[in-house]
Amino acid sequence: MTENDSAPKRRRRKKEKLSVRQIAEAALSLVNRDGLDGLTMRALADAMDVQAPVIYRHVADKRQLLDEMADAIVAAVPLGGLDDEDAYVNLAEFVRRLRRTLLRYRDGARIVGGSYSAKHSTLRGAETLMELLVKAGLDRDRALWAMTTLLSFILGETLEQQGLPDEPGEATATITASLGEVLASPDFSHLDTELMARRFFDFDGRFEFGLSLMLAGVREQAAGTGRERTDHA
Amino acid sequence: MTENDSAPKRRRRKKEKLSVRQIAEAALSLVNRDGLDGLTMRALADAMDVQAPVIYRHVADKRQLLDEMADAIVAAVPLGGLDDEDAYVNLAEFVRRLRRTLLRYRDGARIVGGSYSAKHSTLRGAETLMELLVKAGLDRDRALWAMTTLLSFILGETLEQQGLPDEPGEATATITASLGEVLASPDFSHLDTELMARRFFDFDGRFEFGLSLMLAGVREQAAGTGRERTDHA
DNA sequence: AATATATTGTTAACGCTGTTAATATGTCAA
DNA sequence: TTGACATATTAACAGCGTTAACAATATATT
Repeated sequence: MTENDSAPKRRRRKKEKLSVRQIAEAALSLVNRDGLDGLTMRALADAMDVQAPVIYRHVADKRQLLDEMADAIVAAVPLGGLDDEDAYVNLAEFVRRLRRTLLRYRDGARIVGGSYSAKHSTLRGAETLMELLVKAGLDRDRALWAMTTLLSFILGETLEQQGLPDEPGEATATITASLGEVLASPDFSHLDTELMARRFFDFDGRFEFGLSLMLAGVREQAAGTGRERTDHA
Repeated sequence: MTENDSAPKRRRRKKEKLSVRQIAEAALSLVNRDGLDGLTMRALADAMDVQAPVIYRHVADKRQLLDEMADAIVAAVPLGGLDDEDAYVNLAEFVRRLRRTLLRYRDGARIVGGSYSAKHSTLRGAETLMELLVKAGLDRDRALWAMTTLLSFILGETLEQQGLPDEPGEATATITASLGEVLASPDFSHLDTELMARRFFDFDGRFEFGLSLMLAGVREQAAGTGRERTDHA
């Protein structure tokens, strides 16, 4: 309301930039190059051929910039399709899309996770997930909690994956090595470096397995919905 | 090896401090008072009646300090008991202990989540969880992935809960209000402020529900273990 | 077309951060 | 007492988010 709303006609000929969304996208590009820790108001300004304080004309502070970035990421989740006859196929597909979108952006999980945006794109994603869960047989109360469960899982898994060093080989090597010293102790009979190296770093496998666990739970809840004890769960 | 190892006899009479663990615990106390963003090397030094550079004599940098803090938190998870005849009771109990411990420390999830410690306490917790999952009927390969699933879920849920403003009433009020504007649109038929206010902020309920979802999945996996398709899942 | 007005940009600076170098202080062994 | 060594202090660096004061430019009005 207070901003340029009535006349967004062609403005600055030379730069042709600005607007909150463009700043957020420039910031995401910068993060994709230098990582989230490399996202600095000065570096962002440089990347936009501008001086740092200009950014504060369009964004209150860095927190809000990160919120805009988070919403831009969530807005990139594809919503089309999802019309399989099996509701669980659509549900699993959408959950995978959420993960893949987070992974597509460097430090995407940190950006999205550290933001309580409540903006439109975020809620649209939540609405879609709710709809799919209701179609899978849950009432709205259960669907909401199943949604938060799925989102927490997606976020946690992606956080861990993206928190690793860039080269996956480097991660397995370095971490597994330091792991070996501790796991050699007889206190650890269920963990060893072979198991860790083979399964821990298989993030796709981890995700699919965890997803299957939760879908099994959803199926169970859907089977019990409408029968008894609707109050407790 | 390079440090005070041979002669930890009584040293400074007046201060009686130092050692990595004591620094980490002082840091945790400071975070409990001022939040993680208030944890500053200078503030920590002040709280220990010392100058900032002294800390660097025991800790390489802030990252390592945070790793030590994370390990101290995980070390606070109680391991005793867990001897119910029903393996799933023990499993659920331990998962709840993990969550409760994270919640007990301000910003505990951020501290633990942002650290790839691979230190002893962390791995001991992982070993315990693995053991409980194996007793619940999973083979080690599946137990590892079930473990990461549970940990991602715990971390994600706790992150979100601790990311809220301090006063829970304030959170529901402020967020629900800004939610209302967007959710009023007819695009959102499965979400509304009433549902959000009643269920979204019930973190205990969310957690128990999500836990039940995943335990259902574990039960299903346990039932199928040893029969067929041990390769795929 | 000329002038007033709001918007967008720049330069300089503030206080704070993690961290390091150079230096002083205290504590123990000979 | 003297030397050695671990520990503490002071001072400073570069970088961060952010703001104030001011210049340039585009838009709207007369």
